[in-house]
Amino acid sequence: MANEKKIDCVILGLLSHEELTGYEIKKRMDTSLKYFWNASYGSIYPALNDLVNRGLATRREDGKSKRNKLIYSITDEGRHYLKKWLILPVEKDEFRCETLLKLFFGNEQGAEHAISHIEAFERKIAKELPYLLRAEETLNACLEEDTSHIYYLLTVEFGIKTYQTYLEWCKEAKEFLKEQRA
Amino acid sequence: MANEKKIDCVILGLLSHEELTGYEIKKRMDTSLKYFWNASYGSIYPALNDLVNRGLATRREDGKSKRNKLIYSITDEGRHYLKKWLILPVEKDEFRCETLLKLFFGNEQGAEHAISHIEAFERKIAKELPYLLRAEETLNACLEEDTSHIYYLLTVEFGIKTYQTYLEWCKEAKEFLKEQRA
DNA sequence: CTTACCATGTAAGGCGTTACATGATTCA
DNA sequence: TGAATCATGTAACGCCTTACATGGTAAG
Repeated sequence: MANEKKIDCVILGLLSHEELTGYEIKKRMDTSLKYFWNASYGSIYPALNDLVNRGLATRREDGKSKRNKLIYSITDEGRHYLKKWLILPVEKDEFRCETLLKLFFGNEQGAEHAISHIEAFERKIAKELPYLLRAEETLNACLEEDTSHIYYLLTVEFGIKTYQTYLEWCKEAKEFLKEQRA
Repeated sequence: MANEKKIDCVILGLLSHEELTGYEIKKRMDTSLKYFWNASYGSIYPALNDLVNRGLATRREDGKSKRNKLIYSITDEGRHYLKKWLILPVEKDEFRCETLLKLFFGNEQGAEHAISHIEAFERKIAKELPYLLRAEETLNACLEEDTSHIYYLLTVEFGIKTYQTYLEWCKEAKEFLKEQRA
């Protein structure tokens, strides 16, 4: 125990409230989970295979679809495994920011380059924030009917707040560097 | 080109303004860079060896010390390599938050467990924030003499702002979940 | 004298991405 | 009919951590 691989847990988590194909799982990662988690096909498909072998999920072919879709469902053991992992304390939260790394060594190349990196970061965040704001709206709207989305909403709120803070910092950092330069 | 390993760049960055031992490099990672980067001895020492082999750094024994210290310095080629990397656009900033992941699947175990995870996160952040605030003070104090620390200061400001935002979110998220529960 | 810290390193193995390989279906 | 998207998978490889192995020194 306690060796729960994260990829297994994410997949089981997603399967815990709906059946999904590997492709759909990847899509969830690239949208709902994007702001705090990610995974590639190269880790998803082998993990799915492994989950089935261990009896934590089952696989079946989709009869309705003309594509050769494989639909995965969580088993009771899978749900048990997930629940056990969920109450375990968090092991590690990671933040690896290359932008800050380059900024940290900014002396070597000077303010102009540092400002460029900050602006690129700013653009990236500014581009993603609207998606989070729209998700917030959608979730708030459907919350009365379905309270199961409150946890999703909380992660979205986290994303919005931190992204807004990032943008504030970008503004201030740029101003600071421009002052220094003058 | 463009295959610059991050570990090499961080080390060269640190060596770019002072000579350091592998041990000291690790210490820098665990203090100044901690909030946005990390590395273990298992990657630092082999990387140092590699940098020397490629002529990007030099190694010498410390005569003064009784310990068998190996002091590393950056070479001109090393500085050139670093500078080239610094102006390249940032490839990827990563945020992998297990806390948010567990929260996202909070439905499975309910509000109590979700609150526990938020509180653990809150404690961790609240414990680290004071170090950042002290670093901010120190840096502001020495900034008039030595302007080279402005970039360091900017990363500290980033840390402070985001950490404060995290704490705000924790408070709100907890309140929200407690309301829901009632 | 013993604990904490300084100091260097290796080996095994885990985890994950990238690139490749393949092909169906939908929509304009 | 061509592009975008749906859909599944593998192989190679890279990067990194963990655990192990070793020993010196400083301070109480």
